Amino acid sequence: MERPADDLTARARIRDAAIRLFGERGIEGASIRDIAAEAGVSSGLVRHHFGSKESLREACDRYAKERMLQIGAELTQDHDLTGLDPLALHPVAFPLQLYIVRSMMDGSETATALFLEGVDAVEEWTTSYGINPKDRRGYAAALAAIKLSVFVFRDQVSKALGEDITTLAGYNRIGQALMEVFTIPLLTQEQLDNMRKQEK
Amino acid sequence: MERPADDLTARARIRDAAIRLFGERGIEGASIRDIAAEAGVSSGLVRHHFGSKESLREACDRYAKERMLQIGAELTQDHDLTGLDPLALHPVAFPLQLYIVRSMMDGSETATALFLEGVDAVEEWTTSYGINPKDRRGYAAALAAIKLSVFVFRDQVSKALGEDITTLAGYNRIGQALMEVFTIPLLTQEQLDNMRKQEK
DNA sequence: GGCTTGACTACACGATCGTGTAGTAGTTTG
DNA sequence: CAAACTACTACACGATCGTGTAGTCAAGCC
Repeated sequence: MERPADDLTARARIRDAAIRLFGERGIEGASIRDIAAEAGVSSGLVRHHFGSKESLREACDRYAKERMLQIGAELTQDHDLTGLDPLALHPVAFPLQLYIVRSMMDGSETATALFLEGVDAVEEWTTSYGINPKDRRGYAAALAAIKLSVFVFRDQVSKALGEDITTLAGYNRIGQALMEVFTIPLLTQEQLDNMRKQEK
Repeated sequence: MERPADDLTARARIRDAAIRLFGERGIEGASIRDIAAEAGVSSGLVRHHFGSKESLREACDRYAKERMLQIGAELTQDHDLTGLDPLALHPVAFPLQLYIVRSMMDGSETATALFLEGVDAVEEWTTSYGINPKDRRGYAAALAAIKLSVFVFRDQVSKALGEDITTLAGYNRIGQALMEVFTIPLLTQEQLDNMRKQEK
C-alpha cells in the first residue's frame, strides 16, 4: 500500500520529489528549490539532508536501483522476459523507471550498472530457455535495450497508436505488438548467414 | 565531403554547435554562451540570428529533421528496415540523431513528427514485405522504437559488450545481434494466441 | 558623397541557480 | 538543569542564466 505523503519523513519526501522531478525534467531542469517546494520543505533542508545536488542525485540513484530490484523481486512469479517489463506500469516503479532512464542518459554509473545487471539476467534466461544465438551477449544486450525502448518512447508510441500506452489497455496493446515482433521471423537463418558473409 | 568549419556561415556554425551541444548535454544543459563559444562567435550573435533560445531550438528541430530525411534518402539503396538504421553511424547524421532523440524526450513536436513518419514508413514496409501482424500499426510502432533503442542506450550496450558500438566493428556486432532477435522466434503463434486469451 | 542595412560585439539587466551562514525549536543526553 | 544534537528555516553570496541595449564596421544603394 502506498502511504500518504504526510506519513513519510521529510528526507524521504525530498528524495521522492527529486526522483519525480529529475525523471520528468532531467537533472539540469529540476532545481533544488523546485524539489524542496514539491516536497513541502525549505530548500535549505534539502542541503541539510543531502549536502549537494550531486549527492542528492547519487542518493536517488542508489534508492531507485534498490527499490527497483526490490519491486522486481516481488513480481517475478510470471516473469518471462520476452515482452514488456510489467514493472513499467507499476505505480511505484513508473517514476523510478523514468528517473533511471534519465540518469542513464546523463551517464550515471549506478543506472548503467542496473542496465548491465539486466543484460546478465537476459543472458541467463536465454540459456535456461534453450535459446542459442551466435552472439549470446550481444543478443542479450539488444533485448535489454529493446525492453526499455517502448518505455523511453512511450509518448511517441502513444501518439502513433492514438492510445495512451501507460494505461492498462494501451499497455496490453503495445505488449502484444512487441510479442509479435518476437514471433514473426523477419529474416530466415539463411538470410542472416548471407549477410554475415557479406560483411567479412 | 565535409567542409571545414571556417567555410560555413556564422549562422550555420551556431546551428551546428547548438545541435551538437543540445544533443550531448540536453537543452537545459547547454547555454547560449556555451553554444556561442563552440561556434566561435559572441553570444549576442546567437540572439541576433535566432531571437531566443526556444527559437534556436525550433530552428535546430527543423534543420535536423530536414537534413536527416535528406541523408536518409541518399542511402535508401539497400535499406531493408529490419536492422539498425545505417543512418546511425553516418558522421553527419550521428549528432543529428543524438539531438533528435533528446528533443523527443523533451517533448518536441517536430521530433515526435519524425518518429511518426518513421512508423508510417515501417507500416508500409510490412505491407510490401508481406508481413501481416494482427496489429499492424502497433507492430510498426514497436519496430520504430526498437530501431532507436540501441542508439539511445549505445553507452550502456557498449559497456555490456566491452566494445564501442559506434565504431564499425561494434556496430556490425550489435547489428547482427539485433538481426538475431528478428530471426529467432521467442514465442510460437500458438503461445501468443494463448496469452491474448488470458488478458481478455 | 550620404544613408541604410545586416552581421557582429560589448556590456549591463534582473532572475535564478547551487551553495554558504546564522539561527530557532524540540528532543536527547550527561 | 545545562549542554549537545538534530531537524528545520530564513536569508544572503557569487556565479550563471536568458535577454535587452547600444554601438561598431563593412557592404550595397540612392
